[in-house]
Amino acid sequence: MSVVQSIRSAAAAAIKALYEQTIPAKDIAINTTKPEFEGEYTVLVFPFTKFSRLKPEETADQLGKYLVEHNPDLVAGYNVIKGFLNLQICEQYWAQYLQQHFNNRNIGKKPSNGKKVMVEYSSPNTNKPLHLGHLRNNFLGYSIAEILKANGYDVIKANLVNDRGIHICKSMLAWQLFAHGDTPESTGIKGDHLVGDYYVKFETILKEQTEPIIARALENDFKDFQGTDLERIEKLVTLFHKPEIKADEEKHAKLNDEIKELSRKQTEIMQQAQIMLQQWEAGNHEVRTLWSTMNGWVYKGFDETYKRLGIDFDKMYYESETYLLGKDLVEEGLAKGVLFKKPDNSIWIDLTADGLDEKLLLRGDGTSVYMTQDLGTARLKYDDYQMEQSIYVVADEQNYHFKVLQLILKKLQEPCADGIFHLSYGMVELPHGRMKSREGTVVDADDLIDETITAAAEQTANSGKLDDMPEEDLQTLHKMLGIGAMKFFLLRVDPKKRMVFDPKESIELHGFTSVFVQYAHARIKSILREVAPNADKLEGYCHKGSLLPLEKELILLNEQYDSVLEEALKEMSPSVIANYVFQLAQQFNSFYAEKVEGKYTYSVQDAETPEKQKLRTQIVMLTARTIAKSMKLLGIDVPERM
RNA sequence: GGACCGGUAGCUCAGCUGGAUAGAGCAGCUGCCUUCUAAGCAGCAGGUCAUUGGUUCGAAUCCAAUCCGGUUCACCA
Repeated sequence: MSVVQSIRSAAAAAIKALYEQTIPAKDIAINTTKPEFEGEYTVLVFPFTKFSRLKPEETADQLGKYLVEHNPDLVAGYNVIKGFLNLQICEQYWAQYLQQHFNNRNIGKKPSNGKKVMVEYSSPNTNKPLHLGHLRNNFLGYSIAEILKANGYDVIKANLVNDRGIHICKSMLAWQLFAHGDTPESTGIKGDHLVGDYYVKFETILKEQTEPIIARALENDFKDFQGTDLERIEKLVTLFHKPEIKADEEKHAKLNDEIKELSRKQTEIMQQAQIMLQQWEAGNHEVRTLWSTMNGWVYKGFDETYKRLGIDFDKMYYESETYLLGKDLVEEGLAKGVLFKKPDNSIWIDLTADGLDEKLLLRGDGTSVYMTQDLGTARLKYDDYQMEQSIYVVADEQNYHFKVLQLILKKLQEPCADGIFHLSYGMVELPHGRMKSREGTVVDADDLIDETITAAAEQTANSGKLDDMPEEDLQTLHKMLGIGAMKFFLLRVDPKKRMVFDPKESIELHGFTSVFVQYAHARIKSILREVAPNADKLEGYCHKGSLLPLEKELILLNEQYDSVLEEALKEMSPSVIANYVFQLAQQFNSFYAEKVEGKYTYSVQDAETPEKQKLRTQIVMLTARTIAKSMKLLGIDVPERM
């Protein structure tokens, strides 16, 4: 039981004894005591005044007295300021906690709760290399999986690869037309980048071919359009030229987009891509072969990137294998009367009663849409693992989609429905706005990794502390620091929030960064190397004397690790861990550096007594463990030296 | 227009199950390396917590309205 829990239950018992009132222990509000007051934890007594019928000060005083008398192992003393009851926790309590945990390898780890959870994350398209946005997703997914594991869950990390569809055909077609048989081997270009280059090539050609079509359409020359597209473009252009529409900037821009989109459809290259997609669906041998070859290049590239990032998966799903799923569910839903058919044979669900819209699930021609396959895949995952919870790490632009997905599954009475959880995260923006591929502002993941590692290498060389380190170890260290910096930078912000990614700041290695935390860890290890020879019999040692302020503070912070771990799970937010571990490192650095008249207050090596040395050795060992554990939850390793 | 999310220091973010004088980092300014790692420490300065009203002993935190920004409401994925 944590200190806070102990205080809560002691306070609940006290209130029962004093005022004959039963309050659930968890409802008692406890804060850490502000540094300017004496004590470690503070009970807010305002809520109790209604049954004590006393002033807040008097209530606090009664409660404090009772707690000290009845909990001699926990509460050593108290002071009252207004309705705040500041408690001083027994120094023995901290010393015992320290003795029990300083060498605990599994600190904070909860025993298995037998519950299975799937975390789906990463889920890339195979037409382009990974970019900054994917990094936030990957780091989040990995970290959440670690946090779940530490809280006792059995976790399946899944990756649903979007390996088919029109966007893949675009890369394939452009490669066919322009690559002259180039391969990653022949060009030396990483597979995912090579394929991405042809996607870009496709878009360039598409733009060239689209422009004259738009220009003609705006001059009322519609020879590029046929059938229903012809009808639509005529309407759109007529509207587009109306003065009242021109005046409404937003509407005008929207119309402009629609005209552009419709024009893109008419280009030769887009139509070729569409044909290729049909051929792929029909199982055309040549197309399928090209598809597997190019996807193979991409996977090899992705694997390399995943490996550098230290990210892995237990289960791969491929959309090419799941995109036809979901039709059975739709048929069943139709039979149950949950879904309905429109005159054109398309199948829908009506969610208007739930404040949403009607949603299409099968087109009139019987082909499925995104939602259909997600329904089917949800069932497939559940059939595979029967997990209690299925977490989707997906950007917040799909909030509506997941709301609808869960609702439909509920209406279809699928057993997986209740466990669906959309871990929605905000977009990563650059200081000047969103990344836009058309403006070439997309930050490539591989480039970014290289840059941060290089920055770490430069910094290490500048410090000159590790000139004796073998080259191989240095490279491991640079990677640890560089990748850690990226992960920390992207995880330290609450996932729900949009965040600004400043490339300059991301390679910054001072302040609220992983490097700061890693440095604190390396310092501790350095201390431990020095004192190791005379650090015997630590296991049985429980400090008896009094504790200096920062000794106590550090133990206290370490003790909070458990509840921080629970909090991170509850909030589904690694940022809770990042903030905590930074605070812990900060606290350690103060402990490390405090100096009075040229002498370190908390020196371990030159401690004033052998007892103090043992105590401080235990404290720094515990701190190093907590730092390492916390960072591990973020997917970040910590060095012995740096 | 409907729905959802956000607005806290010059910048990036904590704090939000209501509680003490709203905190970090960066940037700016002062000090501190003969000492267990200065990738550090100590300090200064910086705030109408978007606005207005309400609930309360007490509001950055809860409620309502307004303003600003974002996302979404596709037979795209």
